[in-house]
Amino acid sequence: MSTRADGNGGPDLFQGMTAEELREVERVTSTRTFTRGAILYTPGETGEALFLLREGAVQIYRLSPEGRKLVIAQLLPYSFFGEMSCIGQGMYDTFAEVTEDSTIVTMNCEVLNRLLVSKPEIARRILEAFGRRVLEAERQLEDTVFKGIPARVAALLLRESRNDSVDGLTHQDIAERLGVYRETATNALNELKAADLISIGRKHITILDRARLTKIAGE
Amino acid sequence: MSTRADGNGGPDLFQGMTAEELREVERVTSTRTFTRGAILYTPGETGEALFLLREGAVQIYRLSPEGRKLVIAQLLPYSFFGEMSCIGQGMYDTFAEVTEDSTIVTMNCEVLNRLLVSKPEIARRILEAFGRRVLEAERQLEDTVFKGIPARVAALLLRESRNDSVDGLTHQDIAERLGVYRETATNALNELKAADLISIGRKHITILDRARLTKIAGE
DNA sequence: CGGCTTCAGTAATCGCGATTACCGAAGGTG
DNA sequence: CACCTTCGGTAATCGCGATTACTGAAGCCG
Repeated sequence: MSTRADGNGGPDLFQGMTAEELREVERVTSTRTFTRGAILYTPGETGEALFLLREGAVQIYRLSPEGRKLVIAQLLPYSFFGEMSCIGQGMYDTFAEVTEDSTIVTMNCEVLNRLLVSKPEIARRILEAFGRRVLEAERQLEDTVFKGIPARVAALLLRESRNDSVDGLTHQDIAERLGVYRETATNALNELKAADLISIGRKHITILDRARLTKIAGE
Repeated sequence: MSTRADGNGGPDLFQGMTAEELREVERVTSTRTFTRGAILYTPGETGEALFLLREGAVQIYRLSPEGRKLVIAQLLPYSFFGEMSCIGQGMYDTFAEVTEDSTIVTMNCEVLNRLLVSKPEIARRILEAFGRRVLEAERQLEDTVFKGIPARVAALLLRESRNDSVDGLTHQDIAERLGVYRETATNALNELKAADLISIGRKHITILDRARLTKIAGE
């Protein structure tokens, strides 16, 4: 198992463990690959496991009765998820879908609980990840309640941008991140374009004026 | 409400510890009382501590630029909060306000981190509480995005009801829980009343038809 | 190259909830 | 009791974003 870290996914859960310990971990976990489109848990079936994303991409989302999608989290490698069902909470209406072919390590609750006790450092890292998740959910909630669509789109673009450019996101993707209609997202994007804050290409957006965009995102 | 917790607050963080251990904990924490209206942390000043609510009530909320309030969490005795700043995350725009005279135990980050390592059971309980908080925030987010106000009011009433009655909540309180205008909350309540689902008295609401109210809350 | 599918642009309607502006009732306090 | 503050009721306007309905452009695949 490799070790590495990045801002978004957080540090590798097992970073810093000895080779001996890693072997032990490997004995009690299983590593599987999933192809784009696979669904890891759906409402009702509590996936009784912790998933650790090694490679690929996974989306956590919920669906409205009418089928509108709201993406709660877009996971990058080295994130883990599905923890709640191990820790007493069900996942309710939450889906986890593989959006890019992925390699995922799974472990069952018993193993996880044992790890939590024997390796406090792992508990600590999970706690950190949860902290990020709480903050992220609450920020999203606040944005939804207080801000209009253009501001939310602007904030999303800023968060997703690397080097002032946002790649691979369709308008539909953006809409799902915010839980709105695709048309609504397109409108907001065009509004930002009209103000010369961004330029739009197919599946590609460039941020032209980060400062003003940030201001708009603020409220 | 001094002894214990209902589903909301979770078990006492220190439950099950020996007298010896409790004495140790007491040495490194401080217990203070706060009066209604006190603010425990505000944007900017990262409260570098874990708070444990012993008695009273605390509200976690955010404010919009225009001053509209959105209550993220309403804490009951034996909840703890403020954890993120100890675990790497700032609290950003979040306020914690004492809404009833309270007794609160505080501990600093260093102490908490030591506890997390030496007492895995405590880490586990914090993790559980975080799980609840994530779920709660995500549920609130989903409701906000997918449901109309009457459904959200109905859901709130069901969650807050004890024995089919909801006490001590003003329309303003309800509005703040949802992040909407007081007038909007009043309207929704009157709509529910008109459908004979609830009856309304000053600071008191009675659920008349739990089944149908649940149905409404569903979407 | 022709057809299909995914993406994006646009427009029109409609309803909900924000926002403003009051009034009236209930309790509390001196 | 008189005053005042908190609570709750109502109504009118307005704008945003949902929802429906198409059109057109860009890649993809055979």
